[in-house]
Amino acid sequence: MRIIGGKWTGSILWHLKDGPVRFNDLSRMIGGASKKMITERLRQLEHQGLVHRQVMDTAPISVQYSITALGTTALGFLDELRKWSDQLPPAFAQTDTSKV
Amino acid sequence: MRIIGGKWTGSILWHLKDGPVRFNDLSRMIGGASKKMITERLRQLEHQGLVHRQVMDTAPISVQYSITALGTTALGFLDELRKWSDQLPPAFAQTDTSKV
DNA sequence: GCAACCAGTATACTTTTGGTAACCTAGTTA
DNA sequence: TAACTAGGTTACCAAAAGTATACTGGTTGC
Repeated sequence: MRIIGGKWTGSILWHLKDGPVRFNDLSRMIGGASKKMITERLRQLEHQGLVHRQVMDTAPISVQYSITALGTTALGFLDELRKWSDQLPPAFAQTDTSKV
Repeated sequence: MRIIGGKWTGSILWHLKDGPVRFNDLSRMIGGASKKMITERLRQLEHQGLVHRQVMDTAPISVQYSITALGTTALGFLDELRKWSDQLPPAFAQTDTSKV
């Protein structure tokens, strides 16, 4: 839970799934999460080996984040969880999926 | 995450898996969780249909909690998650598994 | 009558998590 | 030289989650 249960963890992994993304792009893609949150989650995910961080020595220095094999399995997991939660009784219908 | 991410959710479902358990028994089985938490989680799980609550009109009133089919699928899920987390790099070895 | 057990509630508190806003450094374009 | 971009950091704040402890009201057995 601590690994994949963070508020923006799912979004981050999701946006990385199709290839590396730079920090600010990711930040824009997600929108609603502050840079601080993105940084925190990325650091955590990097530390856990779900995400890889690579500094590119381009002119204005840029940092690429990519999902690792382990991260992909985690994403699959989150997807299963989402599917599972979809078949829950309507009494538990969710209007806010940000935490899922 | 909101459904199964509560701190004691896993323990509760786990202890219910072999048949109905009464409130205080459950509380003792888990140990470390306050009655307030047990109550909160049980109410939430009941509301979500993972757990069934039945008041028995025995002499000293007793209440039985049992896991539903849906609850069993959730438990399977948590178990897969646990197995997955076991194969994470040792850098992420956890000394405290209470939240997992 | 009194303690002990049942299934909780209530109250107060601490910890953890998430969030805002402002700022920083270094390079870059106008 | 002012403003902008990238990739953050710092300080501070609010809300959610969890902990600790005490209390209720009914029931039984001693």
